[in-house]
Amino acid sequence: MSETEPRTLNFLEQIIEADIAAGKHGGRVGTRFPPEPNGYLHIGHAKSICLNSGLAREYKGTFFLRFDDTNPAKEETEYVESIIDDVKWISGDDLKDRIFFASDYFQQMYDWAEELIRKGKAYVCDQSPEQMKENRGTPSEPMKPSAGREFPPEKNLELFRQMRDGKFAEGERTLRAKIDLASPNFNMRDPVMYRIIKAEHHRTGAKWIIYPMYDWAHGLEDAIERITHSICTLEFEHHRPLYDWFLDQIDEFSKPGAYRPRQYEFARLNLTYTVMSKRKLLELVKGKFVSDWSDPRMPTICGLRRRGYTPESIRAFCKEIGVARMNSMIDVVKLENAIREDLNKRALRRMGVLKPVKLVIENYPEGQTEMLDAVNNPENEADGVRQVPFSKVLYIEQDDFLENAPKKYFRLTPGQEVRLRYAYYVKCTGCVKDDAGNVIEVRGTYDPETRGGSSPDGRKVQGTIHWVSAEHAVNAEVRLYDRLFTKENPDDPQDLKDYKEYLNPNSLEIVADAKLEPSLAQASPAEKFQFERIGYFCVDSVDSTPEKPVFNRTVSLRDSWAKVEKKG
RNA sequence: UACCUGGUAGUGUAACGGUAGCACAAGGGAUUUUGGUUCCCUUUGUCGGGGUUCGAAUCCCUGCCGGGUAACCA
Repeated sequence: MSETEPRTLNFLEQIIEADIAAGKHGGRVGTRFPPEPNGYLHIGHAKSICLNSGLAREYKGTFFLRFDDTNPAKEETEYVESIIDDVKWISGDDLKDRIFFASDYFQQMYDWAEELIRKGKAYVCDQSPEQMKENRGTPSEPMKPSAGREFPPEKNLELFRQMRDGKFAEGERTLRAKIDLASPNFNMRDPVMYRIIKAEHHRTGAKWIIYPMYDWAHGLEDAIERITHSICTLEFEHHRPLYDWFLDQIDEFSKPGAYRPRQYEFARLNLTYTVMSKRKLLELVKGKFVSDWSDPRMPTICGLRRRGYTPESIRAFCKEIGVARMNSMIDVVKLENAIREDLNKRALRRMGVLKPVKLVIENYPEGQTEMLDAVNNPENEADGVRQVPFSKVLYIEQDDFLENAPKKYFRLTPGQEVRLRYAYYVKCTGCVKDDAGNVIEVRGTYDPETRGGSSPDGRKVQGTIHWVSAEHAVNAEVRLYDRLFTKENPDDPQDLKDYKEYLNPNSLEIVADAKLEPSLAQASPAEKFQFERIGYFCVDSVDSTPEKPVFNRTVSLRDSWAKVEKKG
């Protein structure tokens, strides 16, 4: 898009530009991505990462990664490491000096909690979780207050310090905000600010046994980090009044002209044929439906990376789908389109056959080998040319020969001439079958005048097929991935129990005896290839060797044979 | 049920009182040493009903439909 074209702004860009114009925060923009380290990141998180880091980049602001590690019972260092890798990879940001932890602010948050208690805005409650639930009330009935609500601040302060010092058991006491017992927004009915958790925290160890709740912590974290636009998903909409209320109670953030972050919500990403809930993804791993979190069929960021997605394609996808407050379901083909478009420009083309059958060139000299030039990438001349060996016995795709072909079948069938890409024109003379009637060898003759793939007399062929010299071929394992689910919306809450029914049993097909061009033996994990007419592949670094490389399929091209069938 | 929120082609997303546009999908055609790519063309839309206005996707009222929330999770 050129600078002169009218640029359409999404609603967040409009808000930010209005804030900059009004001189809020001195025109500065600060965003953050605040995951809890309790699982692996998936494509849904990628939307948030792209949004937050993209806005910071667009308005020359700052982007932070902040771990919202306020619940030690659920969090682990393993997740911290994977999240840092994934955020760096997706955002293309080195995150240097911009990784923070909510746990680093525990003392500051504690001090502010005492401030609220002293002001009579918070109190220690002695109700059990069950009692609290019972007393919560209904939309028409207010909450029943607990005794601590009327205690003097000094007494609550003492009780709170006892909570901190371990005088109570888990669940015995909480610190609650004194707000509104009858609010129609249940989040405002005296929400819990601190609870007792006697678990080892992955960063602070046993230092704390009281931990702040999300609502109390999040706005403070944003304020400490001078976040200007705190962007979260729609389900936090009802928490916004609380977010503001807490900041209102603290002198530092409520005095006139004080610094204030604001919360804005956007609709989370839903993708067709994709499960996005962490819980269900965990079930897929635990139930061995996939190998692990980075299985290429998983919608996790590490899974997409292993599948062959590029960060550029994911960023392009996120930009394409836009951002709004309307719940939506995005067709997964949109994501596939993004990687196809990216790879089409950069993937190196290579020849390979997945299901090989021999093609013998009857009139080609026995024992002769010649090297032929092949273009690496027709989309980019700078990628140059490589040489591929040609000989009398080749492998071609089984599907590229059909004894009784329908109309519009452009490949090998007796009497028909096709082009072997970058090599010669070959006319099919027949085939050899085994006792069961299976084709075990295709036979043909070549025209020596057509070296390189064009004929001096200008005659045309309709089909161009790929091939590999049998003697020189690399044996490879190729893993073809299909959708994990057959149901359009497996994440639908109704299907919670039985979503396993919708698993696609053919989601992984391993082709063990694929034959590839010799140059692919040295392929590295960072490289992406397109096997002519089959699809885009990347090297799977796990147990891949030069003798037998392992390739993962990224996206398939259109199924050409289905097209012929449909038309014929 | 209560409260909050949203409704623009098949799917997403613009238009912010003034010509309903874009992408993907679908269909057709041209080019092609990948049945890929590229290029061109076409089909399809403002949830319903009222009102305000010269003029409404946009503002108001009302109905309908969708989503969220009612954790000592985030």
